Amino acid sequence: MKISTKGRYGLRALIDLAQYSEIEPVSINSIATRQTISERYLEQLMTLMKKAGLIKSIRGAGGGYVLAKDMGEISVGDVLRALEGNLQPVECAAFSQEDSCEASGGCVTKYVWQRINESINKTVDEISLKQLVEESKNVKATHSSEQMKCNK
Amino acid sequence: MKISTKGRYGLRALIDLAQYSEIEPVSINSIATRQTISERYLEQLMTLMKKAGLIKSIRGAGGGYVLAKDMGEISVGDVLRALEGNLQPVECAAFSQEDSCEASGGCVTKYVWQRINESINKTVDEISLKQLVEESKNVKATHSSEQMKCNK
DNA sequence: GATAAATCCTAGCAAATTACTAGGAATTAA
DNA sequence: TTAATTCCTAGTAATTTGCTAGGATTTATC
Repeated sequence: MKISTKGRYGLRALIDLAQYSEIEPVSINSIATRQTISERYLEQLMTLMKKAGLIKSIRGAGGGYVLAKDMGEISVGDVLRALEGNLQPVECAAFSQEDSCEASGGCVTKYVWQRINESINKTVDEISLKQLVEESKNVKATHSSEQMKCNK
Repeated sequence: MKISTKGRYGLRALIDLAQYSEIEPVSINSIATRQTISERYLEQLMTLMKKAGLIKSIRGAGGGYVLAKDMGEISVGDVLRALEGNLQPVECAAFSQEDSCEASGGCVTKYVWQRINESINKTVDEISLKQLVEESKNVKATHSSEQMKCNK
């Protein structure tokens, strides 16, 4: 029941990107350096976020990444689902999969997994990237000496 | 971000135990047979739930397990935490660990992990074993032909 | 006291997953 | 043309998961 480095690194990278990409595209290298994440690994995470339509890439020299939409329109849920796959704790708890399980009508625990599923998704969808970026600015102002090396 | 077979099997086993242990102790073998779970593996799960104080064991012939407290007093959260360890999606998000992370004051994502943590725990603590057992009785009455082979 | 039914304890191990690393092709600004 | 960048695919060591295995211990029953 853990969020992997994909989700952890990826969310940090996206907050970083949101903060630095307003003037020009941000390269993987610069994010990786600031956030102390493996450049090659981060590359793969960026691909996932691009496929999910959260960021856009600009190829070639001077290229990099920018947000594909306003940071207020990107939720933490969008980011984590792009990186971690669905956030369902148990596969059978999906709402759309009608007949994923032969005992669907007789399965009591499914009710539990659905409740957990709903609460996780509701929580992460309530938090926008914009909120986190703003929070990050406040934090930087008051803790300027500290680095964001958390959640490696 | 998945609940493993420990949590899934274990919760099913405990619902089963709650239903059958009112008259006499229930053996691992009988639960394993009804729930189609490996007997040897279930043994280990029962140990975890015993250590957590959810069930009591009676050794020797005719022995088995019974609930250690009223099924209304056991929450799904108690069960899952016993089996899966804590349900924190990211280690640093614990409330008690003050200085688990050097950047604790400057870490923005920690806020996200804490919110997820709270919502998961709140959800699973709201559901009691008693509720699930009652639900299971209703389900059995209406879907008597179906088996509970879900969440293998 | 012997036997059988049960839990208890520890160790091992194959398969899957995670968290990367590696090599190089394609694109583009200067 | 060169350097900086993304894009694409593959490989791989370490860790975790999901068991299996062997046997010791306890206890009811005959």
